[in-house]
Amino acid sequence: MTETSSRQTTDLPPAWEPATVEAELYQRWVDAGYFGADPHSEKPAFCIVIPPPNVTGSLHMGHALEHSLMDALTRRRRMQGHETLWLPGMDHAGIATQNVVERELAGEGRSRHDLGREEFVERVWEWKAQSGGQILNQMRRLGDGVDWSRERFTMDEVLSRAVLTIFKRLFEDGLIYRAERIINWCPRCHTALSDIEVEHTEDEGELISIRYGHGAASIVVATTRAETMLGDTAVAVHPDDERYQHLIGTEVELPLTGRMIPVVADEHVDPEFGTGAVKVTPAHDPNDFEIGQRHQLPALTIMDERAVITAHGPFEGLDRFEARPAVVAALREQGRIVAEKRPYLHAVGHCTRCGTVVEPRLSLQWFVKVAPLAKAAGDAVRDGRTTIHPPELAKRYFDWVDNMHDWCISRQLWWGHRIPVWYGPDDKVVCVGPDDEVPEGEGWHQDPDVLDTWFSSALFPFSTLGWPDETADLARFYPNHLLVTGYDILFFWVARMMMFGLYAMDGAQPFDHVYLHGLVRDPSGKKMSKSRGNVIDPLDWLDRFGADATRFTLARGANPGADMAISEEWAAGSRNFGNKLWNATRFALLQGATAAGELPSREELTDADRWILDLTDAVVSEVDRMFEDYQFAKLCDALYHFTWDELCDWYLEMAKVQMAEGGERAVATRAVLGHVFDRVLRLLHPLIPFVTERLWTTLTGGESLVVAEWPTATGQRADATAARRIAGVQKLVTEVRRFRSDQGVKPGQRVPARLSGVDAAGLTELASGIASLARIEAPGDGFTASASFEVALSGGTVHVELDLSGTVDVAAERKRLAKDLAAAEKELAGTEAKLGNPNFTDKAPAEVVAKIKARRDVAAADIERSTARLARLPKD
RNA sequence: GGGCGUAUAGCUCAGCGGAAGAGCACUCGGUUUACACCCGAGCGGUCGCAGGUUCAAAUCCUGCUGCGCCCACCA
Repeated sequence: MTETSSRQTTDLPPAWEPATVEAELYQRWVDAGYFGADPHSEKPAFCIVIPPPNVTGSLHMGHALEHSLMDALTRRRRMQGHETLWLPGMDHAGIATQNVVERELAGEGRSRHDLGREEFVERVWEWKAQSGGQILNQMRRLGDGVDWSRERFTMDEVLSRAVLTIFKRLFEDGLIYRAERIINWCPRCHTALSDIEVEHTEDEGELISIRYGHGAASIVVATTRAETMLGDTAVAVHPDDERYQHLIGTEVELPLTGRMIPVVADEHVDPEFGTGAVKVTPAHDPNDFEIGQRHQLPALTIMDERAVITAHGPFEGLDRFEARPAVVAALREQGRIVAEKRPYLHAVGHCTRCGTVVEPRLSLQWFVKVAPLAKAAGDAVRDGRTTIHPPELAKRYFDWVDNMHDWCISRQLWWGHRIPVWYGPDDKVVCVGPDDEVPEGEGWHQDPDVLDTWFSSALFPFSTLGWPDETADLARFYPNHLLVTGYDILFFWVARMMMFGLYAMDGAQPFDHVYLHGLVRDPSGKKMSKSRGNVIDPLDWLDRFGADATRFTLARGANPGADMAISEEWAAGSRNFGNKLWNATRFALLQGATAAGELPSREELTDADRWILDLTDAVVSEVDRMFEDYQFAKLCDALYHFTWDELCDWYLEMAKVQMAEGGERAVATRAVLGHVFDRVLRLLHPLIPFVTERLWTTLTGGESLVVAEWPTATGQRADATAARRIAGVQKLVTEVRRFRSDQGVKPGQRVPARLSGVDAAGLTELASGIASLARIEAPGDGFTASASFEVALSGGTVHVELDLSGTVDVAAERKRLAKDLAAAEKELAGTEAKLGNPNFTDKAPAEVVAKIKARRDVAAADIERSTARLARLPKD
């Protein structure tokens, strides 16, 4: 052992202790400036903008997954020599954050109105400072290689300028308008919601049928929201419905109110459903609103913003859910209830933020006219400017952008970008851009509403780069190369970034690729939620298993677009893997491995050396390819399998034998070990940056893996003979171990053995390795073979004789042979049946037929061997 | 009501036309000086059900059943 290696390895404790090292390594990377992007460099650019986490709390496992993948992709590109920018940021998350702070206030027995708008907003900023700090800290813990100098927040001054700029541009292009419409209203949040902020669930209700009017001039309608009848201004029937021809154009009496309302004919009514007659409440139902428009019906608002009845009469002041049974009771008293159907399951909309049942409400709101924007957003994916991975999810995207309704963007909240429109005397309306003068004077006031939070996040791919200014960053890093996000916000965010990006950047797409990951679920595949109590906190894993283990676990579960179930066992497994890598590299260092020198020529290497080098090469290209396809789960498995099974369980054991030979052999082995570990550490670095960094800098003396070169395959032709021989060694060793295990030979006990036919298999030079791995030793003078068997290899058959000192377990051996025999007989029967079928031999490709023939021959030989061995066994 | 996806070992999932795989769990055996966060050996599946296409089907097609997700203004 050289002096250098012993000095190096004393640095490494016998187990990987993430907690003590991660923070220090991360700080070193930041200090070295590795994560900073230079827009003026000559390198090819790679830019990925973070899906900004909401400042509502701390990061959850979904974020940890997203960040692990983004960091892995970015680190690989950086190692490949790209100018990488991973831009961090956070989202003000309007309604969500306002709700959090309002809840906090409620705990103090206060509401936002007690504070007033200015003070409340101030309070939210305080919350943001605290929550944002937590998030940034978690990102450091995870090892996110983000450019901290470019950190952004959706309500930063620069990003707010972008909001004003695009609002004004859309306004002037007629793509933003204000209109009185039926919108989704949350009576708890007291704000309008866009369509996608409403979640429909199948709820239990009651469908009641009510008779309007009297006698021949009566008609029966059905409803699940009885209280809305107070605002009815018509009954509608289908124009061709013969049952109601006599009523069209007449009026019927609306119960409880005494108002006379017309019966109108409208195509929208389905004569097949219910009675074929519909009550029309233009102010409280979107369909009815449209019917009202077509027939110039008045819209009667009967509820306030809390969904409390305002219609004069006995129900005034009742909440909608109190009014409903009250109205039904009153109708029943008057004999107006014709039928009741309960339970009646129907889809009910809920506020995605608080779960309250949404109330359709007629109000004056701002909208984005999406048709032209959505068309462009669809086309960009259709013509391949932007690629969605996995492609199956593109269909969902098209379904949505092709059928999108106008987007209600005004929110009756205080936290967010205030709508930049001023109203003045004589109905004057002025949209104020970032550089415009704010109108002043008597009678001017700004719109009190703020914008939907997704309005500003839709600008993130370019507002973060300085738009609307023509910055160097914008020129260099737009379009972003990749967006990594969950499929659950495909509509909320991705589609809207596409719309606004294409619009603001003159048709240039916001990103070339979109990778959609799945949701992180609990061990049994259920969604994690606070109410279920099955939430796993990433911080807990970071503390107990380390960042590498957390990241590897998440990446290993990430199949494109598919959800994953995670559990502590997985995290522990990943931690074990890190520790395995740690000790394997430590072992290589103990052997004096170094990655500094050149590899010896192929002629000077053993079959084992050539085999592991070829395998390393194969893994390099395999992993590289899978990175290109975002096949994280598969590339993690490939690396796990290579490192643990091939490198540690086989090559390292063979290397021990080679090291024991000393001399040139040991020198060559050190070089091979150094080379292979150098490669595997580089490959693993994007996934598990900390442990690899620590090991690699020790192994190579290099500055940092963060800026080390990404490995590429040598293109050297794989040595098929070496591969075949090592496969032979593996089979032979495994067979001997299996035999020993069956025979109950203690694992540590060396057994005298004689191998014959070895030369035929070309295994002579590997004999000492085989002896070591199979724990056999050269036959001594008193050798008496008490057990023997054959192992069929591709180069021949090896006959193995073992001296078990007369302790052969005949029963165990007979059992094994019987099992082998049964398997071989089944195989023989199957293959012969196949080969006996002329259709198969005629139509199947020659190589397939040859393979089946080979299998049949092997099976036949196995049967022969097993039968002979069985016959040789003593009778008991 | 539309659309999409999925059903493979006890669990979580790969495989998607030519010999059923991985990790974890489980059983047995281990003081094998890199690692017990380990090593070795093993157990475990008529690939949801029923048809069809094919020389050949877990893999393609049809139907059914279960589960999941997305979209939706049938009162």
